[in-house]
Formats: sequence, structure tokens, C-alpha cells
Amino acid sequence: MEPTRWLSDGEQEVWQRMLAVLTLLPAELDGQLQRDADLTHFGYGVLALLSETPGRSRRMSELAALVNGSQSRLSHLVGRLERQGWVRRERADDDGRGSVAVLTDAGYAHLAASAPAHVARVRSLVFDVLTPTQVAQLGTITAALLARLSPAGGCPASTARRGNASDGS
Amino acid sequence: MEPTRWLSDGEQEVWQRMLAVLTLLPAELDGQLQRDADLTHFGYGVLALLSETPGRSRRMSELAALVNGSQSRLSHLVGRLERQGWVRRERADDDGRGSVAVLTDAGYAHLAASAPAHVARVRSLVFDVLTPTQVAQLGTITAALLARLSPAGGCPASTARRGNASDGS
DNA sequence: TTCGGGTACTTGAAGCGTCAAGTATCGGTA
DNA sequence: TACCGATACTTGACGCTTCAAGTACCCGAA
Repeated sequence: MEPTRWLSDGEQEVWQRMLAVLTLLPAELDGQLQRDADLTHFGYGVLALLSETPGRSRRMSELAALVNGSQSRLSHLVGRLERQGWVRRERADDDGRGSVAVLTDAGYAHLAASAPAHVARVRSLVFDVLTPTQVAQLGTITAALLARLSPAGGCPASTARRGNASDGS
Repeated sequence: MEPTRWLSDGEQEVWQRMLAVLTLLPAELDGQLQRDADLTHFGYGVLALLSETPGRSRRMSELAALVNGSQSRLSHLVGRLERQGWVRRERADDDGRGSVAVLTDAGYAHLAASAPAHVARVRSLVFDVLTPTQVAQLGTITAALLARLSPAGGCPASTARRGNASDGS
């Protein structure tokens, strides 16, 4: 057993702030979306991802991986989204076990209606308070963290991350 | 209504990675603590904070503010911690409405036993993958984000952030 | 002294996430 | 063809968080 390498005072300080951001930022995003769009941030992410995909549909397992959620979590969520009429489930034709989530027109409309306020919030909470240099640094830092967090490439969305309902496409 | 200022491609990319970190890092921390210490990361934070305080006790409302949680959340949590024998509640003597959470010896022992593995995890997930320069940049960036997120000073813990059970004191 | 509005905390119900099973299908093998 | 271990997803129970009330106490004013 190695002797524990505790955090230095400087590291402690940075870590405390990082923890606060990790707590407050998602809470803010969730709160805004909940109030304005009756949607979790996770739910928003799923709708957004579907909206970017040709056919506006995805296999459940792909979807789960792309938004970093468990299959179970996604299944429950899609169940709720389905009840709200924003998503519909279809059986995969190439694989009888699979399900495909399809974004309905109502779902697309709801997403389109919610996106501006959400993007405005993200801008005001994050990009407006950072200089372009800091944004670039944040990009490098998050890339390094992700490389450790999701060993599978560090870019879980490499398959399809281009444009999204939040970028006006 | 202003026309929506969508995110640029570069901002999108950084934001996607930031979201992934916001999802995966807390999940990792929670998972590790759950397995090794039967504790939420939030619960760990509360025990750690109590352990740093002279008297190992804090008013509920102070505690809630310091860990960025709601009073209700804290009340439920302390209830559970109490049932596990790690914390005890006392009535505040200066204010009949108030409660004070006190870390028990068992609670302190449990925290001390869990800290090394937790710190090791934080180190391996965060500080080991960043250069000292990046850590400094992260410090500046999180400070800027916090200034916007918690208007009340950006340093909610300014009252008492010195040393903690994770720094070996 | 006794209101009355605020503060500090607790409580119960409802929503979301995780975990552990369960069901259905696929694909390789005998 | 009939099996058998994987895979894809779903489901139910349980735990934690939030939200909305509820309780108890404080304090200033009438």
C-alpha cells in the first residue's frame, strides 16, 4: 500500500472550485430546461441528438453511448418521452432484438422551441464569462480529462457530432 | 426578442466535451465512493466538511450552503447518516429553530478510512492527467464560471475552506 | 403581550437513476 | 436443426433529490 499522496493546497483549491462547478452548472441547466421546456438536460440531449441524425432516429444502444447514459436510463427516459408524444419506438428491421427511437414532428417542434432559451443560458453561464483563450484552454483540458474518463477514444460521439438542433442547422 | 446567437463549431465542440466531463466525472466519483465507502459523493463532502470544522459540527443551513445543496437534500442526507451512526443531530443553543450536525467518532473513522482511496481516484482522474499549467488554467476558468454561477461571492466556502480530511490534517 | 411575517428545519410524495432480473433474439456450433 | 452463450432491450424495486407543505421558533411592532 502506497502512502497516500494528498492534494496540495493549490490542488485542493482548484478541486473545490471544480466540484462547485460540477454541482451548480448541471443544476442550472436542468432547472432552466425543466421550467421552460418540461425537459431534463439529459432528455434535451437525447432529443437534440436525434434531431441531428438523418432520419431523426437512432438505435437505443447507440443513443445511450452517445449521451453517456446507461441503457436502462435511456429506456426509462424514452418511455417518458414517448408518453409525451415526442418520440416513438420502432423495432429494428436488421436486428429483431433492437429498438429504434424516432423523433416525432411534435418532438422536433418542441426541441426547436426550447433551443434558443437553452443556448442563451449556456452562452451566458459559460461562453460569455470566458475569453476565447480560456475557451481554447478548456477545450484542451476537457479533452485530456475525457481521454482518461472514457478510454474508448475520448470522443464517444466521433460517429456523428456535426451540427445539432442547437446550432440552427 | 434577440435573434439567437448559436454556438460556433468550435464552441460546440468544447461544450460537448464539457458536457461529457460533467456527466462522467461525477458518475466515476459516486461509483467509487459507493462501492468502497457506502457513501454518495455528496455525503462524503458533508462528512469531510464536518471533519474540518472545529468541534466537528455545523449548523444545517451553513452546511447546506457550503456544499451547494438544498436544505431539504441535506436534511434527508443527515437523516440517513444519522441512521448509520456517522452523524448526530443536536438542537442549536443560540437559536431554538436550528439544528447542528455533529460528526461522531464512528463517522470520523469511516471518513478517514475512505479518504485515501477517494483522493487516489481524484488524483488519477484529474491531477495526473493535467500539467501544472493546465491545473492553473483550470483554476482560473472555474473561478470565472463560479463568479457567474454563485453570485454570492463566487467563494461560498470562504468562511471555512482550510485543510480537510482529504489533506491529511 | 400578543400578533404577524420571516427564518430554520423537517416531512411526504413524486420523479428520475441505478441495479438486478427478466424476455427475446442472434449467431456460432454440433 | 437444435442448442447455448452473448447481445439488446425492458422492467420493477429501491434510493436519492426535488418540490411543496408543514412545524417550530425568532423578532419587531402595535
